[in-house]
Amino acid sequence: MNLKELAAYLNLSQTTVSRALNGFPEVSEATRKRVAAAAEQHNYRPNTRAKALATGRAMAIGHVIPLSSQHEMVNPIFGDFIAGAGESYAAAGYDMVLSLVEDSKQEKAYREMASKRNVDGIVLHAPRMSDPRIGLLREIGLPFAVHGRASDVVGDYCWLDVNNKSAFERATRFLIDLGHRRICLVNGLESMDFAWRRRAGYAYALQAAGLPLDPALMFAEEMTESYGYRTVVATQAMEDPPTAYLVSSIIPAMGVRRAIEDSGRQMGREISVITHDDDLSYLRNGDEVPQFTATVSSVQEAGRQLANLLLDQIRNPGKPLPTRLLEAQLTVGRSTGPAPSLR
Amino acid sequence: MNLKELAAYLNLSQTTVSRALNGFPEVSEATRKRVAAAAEQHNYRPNTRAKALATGRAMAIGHVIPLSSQHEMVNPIFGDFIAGAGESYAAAGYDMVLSLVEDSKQEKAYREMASKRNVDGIVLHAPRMSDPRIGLLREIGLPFAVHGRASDVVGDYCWLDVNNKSAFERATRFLIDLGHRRICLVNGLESMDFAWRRRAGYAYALQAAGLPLDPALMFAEEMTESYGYRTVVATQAMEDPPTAYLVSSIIPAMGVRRAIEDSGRQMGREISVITHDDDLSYLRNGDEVPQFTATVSSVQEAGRQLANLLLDQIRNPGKPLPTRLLEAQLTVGRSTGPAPSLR
DNA sequence: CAAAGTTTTCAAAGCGCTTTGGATGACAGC
DNA sequence: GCTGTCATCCAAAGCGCTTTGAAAACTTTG
Repeated sequence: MNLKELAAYLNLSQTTVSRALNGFPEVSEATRKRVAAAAEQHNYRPNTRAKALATGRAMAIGHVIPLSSQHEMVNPIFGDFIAGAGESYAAAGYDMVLSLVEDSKQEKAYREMASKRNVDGIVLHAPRMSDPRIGLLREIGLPFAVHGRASDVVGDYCWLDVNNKSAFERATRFLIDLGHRRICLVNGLESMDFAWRRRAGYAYALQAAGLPLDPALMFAEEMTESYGYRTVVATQAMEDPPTAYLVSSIIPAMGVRRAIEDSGRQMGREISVITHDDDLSYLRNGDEVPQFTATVSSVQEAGRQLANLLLDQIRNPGKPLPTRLLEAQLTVGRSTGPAPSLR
Repeated sequence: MNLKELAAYLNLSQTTVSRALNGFPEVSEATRKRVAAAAEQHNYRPNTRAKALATGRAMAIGHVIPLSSQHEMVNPIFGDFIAGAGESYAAAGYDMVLSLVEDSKQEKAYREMASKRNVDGIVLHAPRMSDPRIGLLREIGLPFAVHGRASDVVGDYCWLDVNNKSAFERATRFLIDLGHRRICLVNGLESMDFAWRRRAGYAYALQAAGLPLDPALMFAEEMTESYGYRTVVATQAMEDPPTAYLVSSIIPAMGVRRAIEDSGRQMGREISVITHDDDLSYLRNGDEVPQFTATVSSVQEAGRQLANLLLDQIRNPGKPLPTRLLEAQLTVGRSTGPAPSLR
């Protein structure tokens, strides 16, 4: 059933039917009711493609997901982010279109999205420190929003980020306050902007406390479980091993815990651990008392909010570009305790 | 730049330009080259919406992701499945559109996708045993493919599934062969078809070995880490505790391992564990020697293949509906060993 | 009751593409 | 020179919707 048929069935013009359904004022309440009823009855829904063509709005947002070809790793936070964003889109009547693209083909993917005109805006994932994609998107002229920031990019753009520096600074200070002096950073890849900021926070807290920055205690890799495991095994073999670990995600944190327990020690006693916790729905940090002391920030909530920032921007093209900085919550769980020397 | 402008620039008709770009024979090689060059130079890409409207093909596949409102859990395998499917779509020039929908609004979501005509086909996720959505999609008439099967649904449909029954039967027999007699099943929600089949395989192997089915050893819940933990704690408190666990996913398996090690025992010695392993890219089962003995089947590969089944079906509408059954690989890791009584 | 104003409805153009059904010209055969 | 055949190209219709500008129907007013 299309508009023409529906109009014929109702003995009305397409104009009137269209207006009735889209809530225009110049149609009487009586016919609006009649039209709505018929549309409902025949399960009529306007053809998106035709509507998009006529209005110029695709009513869809594009997400380009980088598929790092090197390690073919799908970002685990991605599912939750999408879930949050999807909720906002659904509420606004927007669709979400996904493109999974190899790193090398990304520029092409963005340009194509723009010139194919099948999305009204784009969400940029996993920004690097000086991410060329931001300049590219600005040049293309399609509204976009970044999940995170790119430190080395000048000029305005719409972003939403967790205050990674402050979160890791507070977490590090928390460990220092507990008497830890050798704190190992188990970071994500530091080409990623968020990882770089976390390291900055960690370094700042150490320096503020007059503690040295030991490069041998700073790691940066793809955040897998086994990365956490390997890092603990390696560092505990040092002559002056760390007494605490600051970890970038709950997934490597699980590996950290496994390594600690494999070595017969107990997390929160001999060795302390703080992790960042994205509050992933399928990897909750414990049931009641959190398993890990953690800097918590829901990535699902981030998705929800970033989507709304982008939608706002699309609806009000003139407005200044919105940004939002979320503070992570430092919640205390079972994985931290005083440094062993102080016991 | 649109087709009209490009045609004007080339002093050609839209027809000719369109045909040149789409590889029709009735255009001379010389002009085809000229058109291609100009299109390249001006970075011309046909407007998807207009093209879709004209051809009747949206060049997009829809995925409806159920957001179980009760536990607001995003299925962790989803990211990897999407990554695989996305690869196939990209190769075929298709987009992927995602709708995250509350359970209760699913029927509406499917009907809308169909009548809005913005996708050419739909992938159905997480089928239940007698899933009404299959009948619904058949009625709607849009091509669809199911990731998994629905045991109680009669009639043909396109699906791709892991042989869950056989996988869990073999895993159970493997444990029995090692001397285990009390084997605990840590299953997913058994309203899900895959979970039900796994239980069937487990039950079949036990009965074939003349062992009793103890309902106190059979659990079925949402597959979180803490579910695995809780289940081990609870069952090890029994007077005749299980010596082996058969787990439905690597996520609860991590909880199982944590509980075992928390109790001071060692996985693979006092207690054996086999898990199903979806080969998630961010939760690999160990580096070289697998951590867990596991029934392995890559969900990313499943995504890739299922997408291709659906695309085939769309391209050849008459053909019988394709199906595919993947066998899981039983790989031996460090989590299994002879039952303690036999040591 | 006619003129003016208001509400309600409509015909038709246009969004950017594909595709049908010619038109045009070049060339060969008679 | 005339017709027939190819190889090229084109004008125009149509996909299903929105939206403009105008007409019809109905109310109000002097």
